[in-house]
Amino acid sequence: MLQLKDLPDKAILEKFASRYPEVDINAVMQFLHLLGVASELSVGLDNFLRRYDLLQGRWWVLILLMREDSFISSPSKLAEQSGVSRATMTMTGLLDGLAREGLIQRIVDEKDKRQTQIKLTKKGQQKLDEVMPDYYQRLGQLMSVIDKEQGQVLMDVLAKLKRNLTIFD
Amino acid sequence: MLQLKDLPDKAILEKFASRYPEVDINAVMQFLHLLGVASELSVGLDNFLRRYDLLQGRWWVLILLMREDSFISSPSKLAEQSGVSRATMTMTGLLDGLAREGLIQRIVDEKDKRQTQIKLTKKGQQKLDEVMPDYYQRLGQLMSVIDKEQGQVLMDVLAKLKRNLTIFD
DNA sequence: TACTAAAAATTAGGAAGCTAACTATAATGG
DNA sequence: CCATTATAGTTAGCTTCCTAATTTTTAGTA
Repeated sequence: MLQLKDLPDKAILEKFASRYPEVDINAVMQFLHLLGVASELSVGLDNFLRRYDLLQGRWWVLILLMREDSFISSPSKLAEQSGVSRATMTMTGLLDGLAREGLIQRIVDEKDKRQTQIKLTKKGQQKLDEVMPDYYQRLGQLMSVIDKEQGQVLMDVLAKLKRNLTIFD
Repeated sequence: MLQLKDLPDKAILEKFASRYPEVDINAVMQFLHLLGVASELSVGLDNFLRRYDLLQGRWWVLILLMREDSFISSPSKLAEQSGVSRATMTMTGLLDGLAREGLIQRIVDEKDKRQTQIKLTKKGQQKLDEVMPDYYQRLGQLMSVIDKEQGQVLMDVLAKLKRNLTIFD
C-alpha cells in the first residue's frame, strides 16, 4: 500500500506541471491524500490489534468465523474472503497460530476428505468479545467528526471510484 | 493494508450489533469502504506501474529525485520521504536495481564520506517522461467523476480523519 | 586533543505475503 | 467404470518489507 510520506504540495505539482502539462493538480492531491490517510488508518488499526495479540489477518479470520451460523468455515473460503492466497492462509501461522493458541479448531470433514473445517472455539469467541467493543467504540469516535451529509458524499465518492478502477488496466 | 474482500453488509453488522451494542453501523461501513477502495486503488496503481517495469517504491524514488533542484538526494532522505526503512532502501534492490538499470547513479560525497549521493540519470528522467503523462492522464480520468464540491468534502473528511488518528493509540 | 555521541549505510535474521508445483481426494463424462 | 479434470490443502522458492546490530565517518565536548 502507498507508503509515501512526503506528499507533493501545490508548488511541487506546479513544477511537475511545467514538464507534464496534462496533470490535474486537484485530482493528484485528492488521490494521494485518499491513499495516504487510508494507509495511516490501516497502520493505526494494526497497532491497535497488536495490543490484543492479533494481526489484521488473524483478526479477520476470527470475525469471518463468527459471521457463520455454526461458526464453521474452510481454509479456502476464509482465504478468499479475507483476500489472501490459500498458501498464506496455511503458512505464516495464520491458521496454525490461531489453532496453537486455541482460538480456532481444525475438524476433519468426513464427507469430503480434501476439506478441513475450521471452527471458532469458545476461547476465540472470548477473544473477539475483548476486542470488538473496544474497536467499535474507537471507530465510532474516529468517524464521529464526519456528519451525516459528509458521510453520504464519502460513500458516494468511494462507490464512484470503485466503479472507475478499470482505468488503471 | 486492509485486504478484506468480503465487507460486511447491513445484515451482518446488525447481527454483530446484537452482541456488541456499541457498534455504529454507518461508521463501520464508511471506515471499511474507505480502506477497501484505497487498497484497490493502490493495487491498480501497482499494476499500472508494472507495465513500465516499475514497482511503487522504485517509482517514488525517481519522482523524489526529480523534485530536487539538482536531481540529487541521499538514501536516508529518500527512505524517510518514501516511508520505508533505510535498510529497505539499500536492500530489495530498490537502489541497487535502479542503479543496475542506469536510472540512478551513486556518487561518493567527498565532503562527508558516510553519505552516498543518489542522482537521477538522463535515462531515469526518460523513464519518468514515459510514465508520468500516462499516469496523470489516467488519474485525471479516474477522479473526473468527483465534482468540485464533492472533492472539497473528500479533502475535508480526510483531513479530519488524519487529525483523529490518535484514537487508535 | 582524545573520548564519546551521533549519523549514514549496510548486513543479518525474520515476518508475511505471493505464484507455481505437488499430493490426495472427489466429480464427471465417454 | 475408469480416465480425465477439478478442488482442497500444503510445500518450495521468491519478494519486499521490517528491526536490531555492525562498520565507518563525523561532530561535540571535557
